Amino acid sequence: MLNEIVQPLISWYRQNKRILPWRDQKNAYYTWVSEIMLQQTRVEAVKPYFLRFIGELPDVKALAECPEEKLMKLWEGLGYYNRVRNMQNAAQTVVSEYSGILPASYEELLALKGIGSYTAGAIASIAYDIPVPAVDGNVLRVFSRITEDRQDIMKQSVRRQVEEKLLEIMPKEAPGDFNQALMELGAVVCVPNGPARCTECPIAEFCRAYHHGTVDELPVKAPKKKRTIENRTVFVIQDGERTAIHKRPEEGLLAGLYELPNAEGHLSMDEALERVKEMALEPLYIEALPEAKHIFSHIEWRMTGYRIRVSSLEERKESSFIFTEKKQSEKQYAIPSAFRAYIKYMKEKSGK
DNA sequence: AATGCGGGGAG
DNA sequence: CTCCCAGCATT
Repeated sequence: MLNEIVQPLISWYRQNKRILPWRDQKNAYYTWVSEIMLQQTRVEAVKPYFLRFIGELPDVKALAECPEEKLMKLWEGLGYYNRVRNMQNAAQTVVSEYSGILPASYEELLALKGIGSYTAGAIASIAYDIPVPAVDGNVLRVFSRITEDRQDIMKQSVRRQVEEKLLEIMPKEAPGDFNQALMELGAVVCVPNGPARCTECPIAEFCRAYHHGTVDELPVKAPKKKRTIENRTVFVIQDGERTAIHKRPEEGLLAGLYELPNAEGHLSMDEALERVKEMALEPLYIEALPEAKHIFSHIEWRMTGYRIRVSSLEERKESSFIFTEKKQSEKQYAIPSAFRAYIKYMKEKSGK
């Protein structure tokens, strides 16, 4: 029976769990922040962000009151930026509706922005010892192998089935350890890339795929659709030691972050000069920059670039550009990794 | 049910 | 290169 995996998993987890910053003490806010950061993101990537984030924003109230630009700087490079906007929205709800304390209730957690069934289950079980499952990609993979289930794990219906099965066997005394054990097993033993380490698995004897030699055939996932390729031209527009940046729209890709000015397509040098003139700027000098590529989950940017020196103008109030120097930009403006190859042409202040 | 939304590590 | 990660919101 499935319930036979519970105690072996909890024992294994307590012996083998990794030391992680958010496991140091029981704090619902810390659990929340870590779980949002960990959505679609590896543990190793989250570690440095987590400590800096809770250092700057130590509690729900601080998060609720944090200015937008600072919030985005704290998330810069983590990706999926709506995660942190939603989390702040939820923090404001928690302050106004729950006196700043995250509710100890699966349903009330689920109702908060950015908290879905996985995250609600994780916070409820880990921070509040509520016996509800937390089914993420790791758990789906582990579960599909244990039960040798060949249904497509990407389907919502399958995830709901797994949640129901796990709810039946949730231990009352250590639901958080049990949920984390399933995820930890998926992360270090029943791994997604490369061969599963079944000889190290504490529940191999209960695993149908292991017994039948089908571990490497599971889980089954529908093929994903391929990325679309977009050509873009990035402008490094410089006025003395300052470079132009621009705030992106509040919705869509990289919403609300800052970028180097850029245009669709691969522009020739003459076309690039035309565009710069259309921006009400006066180009003095232009130089081609190397090509670069950035891959998003669903889009691939193939970029070319130009460095363009422009003359100083007195009146730029109509412009949507911000002319900034490198150090200042690094301190104040969140610019996503997609522009990394061209950000390096921004200038340091001379002198020092 | 399908799609948009980032970035990086591993094989 | 491909895969996929402690997913969620929107349509």
